[in-house]
Amino acid sequence: MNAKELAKIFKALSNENRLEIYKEIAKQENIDYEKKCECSISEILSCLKIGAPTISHHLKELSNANLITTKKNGKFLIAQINKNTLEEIRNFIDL
Amino acid sequence: MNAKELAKIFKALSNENRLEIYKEIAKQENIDYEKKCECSISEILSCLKIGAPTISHHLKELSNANLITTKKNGKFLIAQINKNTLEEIRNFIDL
DNA sequence: GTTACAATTCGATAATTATCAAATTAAGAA
DNA sequence: TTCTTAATTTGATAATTATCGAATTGTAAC
Repeated sequence: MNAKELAKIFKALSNENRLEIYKEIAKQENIDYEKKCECSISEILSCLKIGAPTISHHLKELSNANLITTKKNGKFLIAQINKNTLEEIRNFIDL
Repeated sequence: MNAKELAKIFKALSNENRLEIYKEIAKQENIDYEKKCECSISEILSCLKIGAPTISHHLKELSNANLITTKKNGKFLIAQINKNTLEEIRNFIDL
C-alpha cells in the first residue's frame, strides 16, 4: 500500500467526531456480534453533538477510505468495520 | 487515550508528504540503528519534491503529535520515532 | 570577522473541509 | 394516499492547512 492510500485512511480517522463514529461502529459490532450491528445515524446522533447531515458526510468519508462498509436496511443504515483496512494499518505500524 | 488526542496523531499522518517523511525517519533509524539516525531536512529534501520550509513545518507537526522527537546536532537535525505513540496506535487498532 | 550552509520564521495564497440549515428523497405505518 | 421518520443532497460559510518565496537565525569553517 502506497503513501497516498494510507494517508487517505489516516485522514478519515483524523477528525475527532469521525473517529468517535468509527469507534461506535466497532463497539456496536462487538455487542451485537451475531445479529449484525445496525449502527444507524440516529444511534450515533444520540452520542455526538453534531447534526445528521454531518454524520452522513462522515460515514461517507469512512466508507470512501474503505474503513467501513455500509448497506441499507429499510430506512436504516448498517455499518460494519472493514477488517482488511485495519490490517493495512497494522502493517504500517509494524514498519 | 481519548479521541481528541488520537485524532491528532492520525491527522499528523494524514498528509502524503508528512507520511513519507515519517517513513523515511523510520527507515533511516533502521539502517543506522547503532549510530543514531541524522535524518536531517536536507536528507529528506532529496527524496521529496517539496521545499525546506514545508518540511520544517511537517516535522513540527509530527513532533507536535508526539510521533517523533527531534534535537539539534550542530546545524543539523536529528529525528527519531517515538515508539510509545506507535504503541498507542496499536492499542487502537486492537480495539 | 566573513562566508556558506542548514533550518526556521513570516506572510500570503489556494485548496480543503467540518459544519449547518433547508430542501429532498426513501421507506414504512396509519 | 397521507403522515412520519431516516437519511441524503445541496449550498453556504468559517476554519484549517499545505505550500511557497523571502527574510531571518544559528552554526561551523575559513
